[in-house]
Amino acid sequence: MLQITRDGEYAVRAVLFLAGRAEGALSLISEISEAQEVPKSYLSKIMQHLVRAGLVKSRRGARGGFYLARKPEEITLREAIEAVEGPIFLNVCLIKKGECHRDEFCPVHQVWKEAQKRLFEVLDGKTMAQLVIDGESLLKKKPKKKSARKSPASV
Amino acid sequence: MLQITRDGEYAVRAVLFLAGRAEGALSLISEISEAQEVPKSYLSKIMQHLVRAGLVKSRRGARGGFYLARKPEEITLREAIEAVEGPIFLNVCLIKKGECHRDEFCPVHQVWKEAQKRLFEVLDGKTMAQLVIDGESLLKKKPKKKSARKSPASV
DNA sequence: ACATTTAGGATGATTTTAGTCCTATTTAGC
DNA sequence: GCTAAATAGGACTAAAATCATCCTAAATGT
Repeated sequence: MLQITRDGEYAVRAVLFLAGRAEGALSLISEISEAQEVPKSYLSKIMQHLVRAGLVKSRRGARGGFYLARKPEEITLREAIEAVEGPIFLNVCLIKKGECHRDEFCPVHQVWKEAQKRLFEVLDGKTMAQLVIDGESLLKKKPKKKSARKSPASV
Repeated sequence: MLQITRDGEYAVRAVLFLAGRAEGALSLISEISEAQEVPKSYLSKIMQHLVRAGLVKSRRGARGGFYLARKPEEITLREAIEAVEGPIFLNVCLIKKGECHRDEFCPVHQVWKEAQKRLFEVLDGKTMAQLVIDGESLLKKKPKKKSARKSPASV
């Protein structure tokens, strides 16, 4: 359907949450679940994928939890998504050469290639570190609704 | 899965086929099906969608068939896809304001917005007319495999 | 030992995907 | 008016994906 799944969305939320914690700090499934509004049992599966993909590390047992395997500056949005969804291909013809035998004479193939490249430019261009910063300024700018724009002077 | 469906792919193929015919010329399901390698009975459904979406017109009965409702210059790749797949939204948060209540403080939302914009730039930027031209030059350039490059001089 | 946490597998409801098939309707031509 | 040729449209289906839930096992700090 040309739309990321809940898996991808939830993975991004989880990684972003961890990126917002202090380096190496442990977060619980229940914490992440609540903060990011992801069903706890579902998130459990997502976290497993993220661990296996090498983006997140875990510690079992009491005082266990999850933390990022790498620095937030070194994890892109695309990586977080692909960690759980697998590699992105906008069309099957992009999976690998020969996957679609029409490649050689199909003019649409090149367009998909370009489209995917552009998409990746955006997704690769955002690191978790940047997203944390973006998130912080969003919170500052919009504490409620319709804030006065430019020099409040609200007195 | 962040991938267009067969519906979308087949729709593009069908519209592209019609765009390659003379203006107003009628094409049969069986012709399009064979040329574009789409199962005939499946294509039948696709064509219905394209007609209802207003991209293609049809004539029933003997000597009937399909033809483009508009000039190939006026049909974009995106239109062909959305005619059968419905509007594209890379993430549910882009469907409409309020669809995802995290919008206001979610830093990822803006990235999806940008990614979708870039994708649309590519998909909107290609008309069926252009694709027909692209297809023609692909056929000229690669008649077989590994053609000699630059000034054939093959005598 | 025990409480706390993640790991991993089994299960399931619902929707989507990718078709097929049959009948109805329309139309051209004889 | 009959008939052959086409599309229109609905019903049906198998398989896979989506979006979860639940239970047990294993690990670990106190």
